[in-house]
Amino acid sequence: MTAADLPPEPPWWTPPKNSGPRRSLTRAAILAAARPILRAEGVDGLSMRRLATELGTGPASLYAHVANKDELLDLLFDQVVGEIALPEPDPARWREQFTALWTEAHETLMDNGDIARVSLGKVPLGPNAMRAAETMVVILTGAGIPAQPVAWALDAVPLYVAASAVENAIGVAQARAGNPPEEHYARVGAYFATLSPAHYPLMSTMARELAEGGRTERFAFGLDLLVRGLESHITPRR
Amino acid sequence: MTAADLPPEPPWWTPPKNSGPRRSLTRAAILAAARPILRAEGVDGLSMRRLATELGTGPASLYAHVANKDELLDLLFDQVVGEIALPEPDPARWREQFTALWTEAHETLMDNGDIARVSLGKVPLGPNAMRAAETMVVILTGAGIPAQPVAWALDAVPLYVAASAVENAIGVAQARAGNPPEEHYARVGAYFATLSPAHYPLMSTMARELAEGGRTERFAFGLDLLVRGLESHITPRR
DNA sequence: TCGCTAGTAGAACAGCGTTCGTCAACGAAC
DNA sequence: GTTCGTTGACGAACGCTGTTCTACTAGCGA
Repeated sequence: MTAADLPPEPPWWTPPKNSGPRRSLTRAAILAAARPILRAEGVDGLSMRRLATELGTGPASLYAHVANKDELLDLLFDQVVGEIALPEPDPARWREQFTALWTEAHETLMDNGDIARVSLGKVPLGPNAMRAAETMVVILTGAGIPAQPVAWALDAVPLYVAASAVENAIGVAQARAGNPPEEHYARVGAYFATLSPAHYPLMSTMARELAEGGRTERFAFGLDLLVRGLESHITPRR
Repeated sequence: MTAADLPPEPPWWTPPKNSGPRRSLTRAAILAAARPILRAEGVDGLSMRRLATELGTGPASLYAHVANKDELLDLLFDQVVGEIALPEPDPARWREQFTALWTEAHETLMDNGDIARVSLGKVPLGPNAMRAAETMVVILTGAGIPAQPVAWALDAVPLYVAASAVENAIGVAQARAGNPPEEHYARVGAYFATLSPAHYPLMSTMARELAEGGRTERFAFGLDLLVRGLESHITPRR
């Protein structure tokens, strides 16, 4: 895939001046090369230079295929979103389907570094994001939720999911960088336990509850809050 | 406050070698100088060089008072959080107080660029953030919500508020950069209206609802979802 | 009065996103 | 079959970033 994979030439040949055969650098190849870097190093670790090096070329070459890094991240985000499995909406199981959809979205995003943070800066309008949005709208509408709450939930829910994915991705990155992995919450809880009850009378009694649960449970709790809130918007179909 | 405010010296004087009188650069002065830059340019616009220039010195001088930019942002975040007015908890009005607290938090954060994004990367443990957390815990506990949901809500709610503040701050920054201000949602809505009903049968019928409401209403809706969810966790006091 | 410490700051390092200008290769046209 | 124009590739450079090294100096305690 990269230039290094081309068949080697006899070492006595004069190397083809300055450029080899016209390499066919494509947008798809750029995205494919970007994905592992994104997973391993996150958005900040994915630099144009690093990516170009991986492709055996210079950073300037990328700009023939991608307007800038922002656009590259947009493309990557939509590609990742495209890997979220979407259910066939079944009104009877809206709660389960809704929860499963966003739980998988959360996992897929977290699996790709902190890519979710590009969606905090702009409404994602890529084709895959749109497909996911339509699915969510169908599920909630089928559940009997009026159009306006559904429309606004299209803002609030992905916002929460993306924010949680970003937060957790940063935690995962720090874990990979040597810091303890899931003990993070435990340490924070221990810190809370040392709090002077004079300053924090109630919170200092809650050290156990504050340390309870990992990323998955905490995300599930927040998502469940939103589901319960949405449930309360259900009105009888007319 | 800055070096530029010192009384001018006669131009024929040899400037005091290389360093003027020992300026008393303090952490407080650094934070004070950082705030306007943060408001105007956001976290990315607040560079160590820019800040040092504002203080009439070089970037290296800042590192005697602040470990690095991350710590500086932590300090700024907690300072901003300290400006959120905290209510005297009154169990009878928990819903109103909870909503008011986080609405004001949202506004205060948005008023200071995208500072909220530092809280997406780490649990804020500054003194002011802790005070705010304790207040929220008291309010929710007083409402009759068990300790575990309260503890986890301490994760979910600030996460949503911060994410919304970041998203809106980016929008505000783009608005300041020439792009239309609140018409953003309208444009997105118009785009949605052009969607082929073949691809998005339901969403294409919701252009009006999708365009309805500004940042404030949308945030309020999401916060209300969380409140309704929390409400459903209330159990009778024993 | 001396010597030490702690704050100041210029210069530099390695990295970033992006742009400029050159150059070679291909498809089309004559 | 040869030439021309277009287009992708890409080395070099620009201006920026956070941070560190190092020299220096001013003030304070002894």
